[in-house]
Amino acid sequence: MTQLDTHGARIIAFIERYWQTHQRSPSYEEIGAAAGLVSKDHVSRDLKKLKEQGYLSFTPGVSRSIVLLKNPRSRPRGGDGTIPLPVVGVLHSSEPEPVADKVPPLDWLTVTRELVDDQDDVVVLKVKGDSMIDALVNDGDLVLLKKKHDVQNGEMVAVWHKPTRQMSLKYYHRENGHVRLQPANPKLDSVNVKPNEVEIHGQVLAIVRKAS
Amino acid sequence: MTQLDTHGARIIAFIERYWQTHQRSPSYEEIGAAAGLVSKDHVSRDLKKLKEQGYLSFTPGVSRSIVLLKNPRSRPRGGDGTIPLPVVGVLHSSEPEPVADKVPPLDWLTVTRELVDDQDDVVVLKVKGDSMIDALVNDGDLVLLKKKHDVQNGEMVAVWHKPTRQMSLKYYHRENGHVRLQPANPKLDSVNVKPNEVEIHGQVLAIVRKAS
DNA sequence: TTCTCAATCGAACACTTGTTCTGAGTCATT
DNA sequence: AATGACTCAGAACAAGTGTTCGATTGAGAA
Repeated sequence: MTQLDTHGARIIAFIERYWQTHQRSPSYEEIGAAAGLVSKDHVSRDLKKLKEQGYLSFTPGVSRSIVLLKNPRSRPRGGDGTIPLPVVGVLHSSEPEPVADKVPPLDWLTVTRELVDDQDDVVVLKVKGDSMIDALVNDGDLVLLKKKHDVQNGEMVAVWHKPTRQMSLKYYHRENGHVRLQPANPKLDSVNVKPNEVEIHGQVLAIVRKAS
Repeated sequence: MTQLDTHGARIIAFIERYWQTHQRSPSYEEIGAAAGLVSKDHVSRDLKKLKEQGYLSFTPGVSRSIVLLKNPRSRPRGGDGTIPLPVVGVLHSSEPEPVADKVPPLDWLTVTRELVDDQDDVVVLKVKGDSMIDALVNDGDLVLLKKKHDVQNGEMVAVWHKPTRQMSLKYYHRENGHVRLQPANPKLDSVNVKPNEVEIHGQVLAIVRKAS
């Protein structure tokens, strides 16, 4: 049993997963990162072998042209692909760390591409309690969050305010010298805080409330 | 009829065809050649518009990442367990008739079966204005509504209160002799009304807020 | 041990591909 | 006719991406 078999299996599994999420082929670099191959040359050689063995096909010189052949679960189709997102935890106003990615997901929420654009690091958090109502979010609501720490002005983010030890969802505006946090409820006022008093935990992409 | 419409239709048709043949997105150059656009800049601009209009999605900076979302010519097919719902109008607190089903839909929202069970008479309404904040719903939110006039206790419904001429989203409780309408915001109080003062317009199945 | 071959890495390279800028043309309005 | 908004072409640019090559490592055979 050569080492390639392990690699090949990992590569195919990753391509399948990547297809399901992004509806496109990964690049050689992405494959390498996922399968533990440092060099793109290594990826290239392994892909050639897998192509000869009939597991996949690709067009030389064309980027992101890998298509799985033998694997029945891949869905290389143009339209209606859905994106499974992991429900990784609970969002509570007094919880500092909403994004726990080491634990296995509690659940999965599948959404269409219309709701969440194709991106990595998107997770779902379930809101606990009614303490985040000024974000127009209530107990049981699902927040689709892109994990990142740098945000653009005007984006809605999950922020942890260190002095008050409060997590909240606010529109983020960096203004000269301070950060303005604006509630989703337009009838409430913004608050200004010092930049080093807040930790950005992610960008809010969407909010879903399932009634009943 | 602007020129873009023609271009947009040609571009979408080509991408669809290209996907069927190659199982991948075409490049900007290939799109231009097929749709009669000489410049890649032209293709780029048209694609941005089509993305804003919701016909397709792509990831900036990533080659061949275009994915078609809906077909402009027809009702989306809704394969893979997805359900296309028509966006039929606007929900405003002072509008008596939220559900206008005679007009052609403004748009389509495709959701997964996790969010809304497959059923008839489910439509989408877009919230206009911030007058429905006590339902934790704000301008731009999408309300998935099942059109019906009889509801069970505890369901969230769209109700029209005739005396005040106000539409709102409330939990419905039929109690001895009167109807109790409970806001989604638990910090607000219920109101009691006479049964003949309210018109049930439908049951709220879900609420979706797309950020940014 | 020494040789050989395959696996692997790291880097350089060249092609592919998306983005941006300038200016020309078109059309409607003033 | 002058203006402005818009579409479009052409080219330059920058980033993404596949390909290739030399060097290193490690395992197994001689």
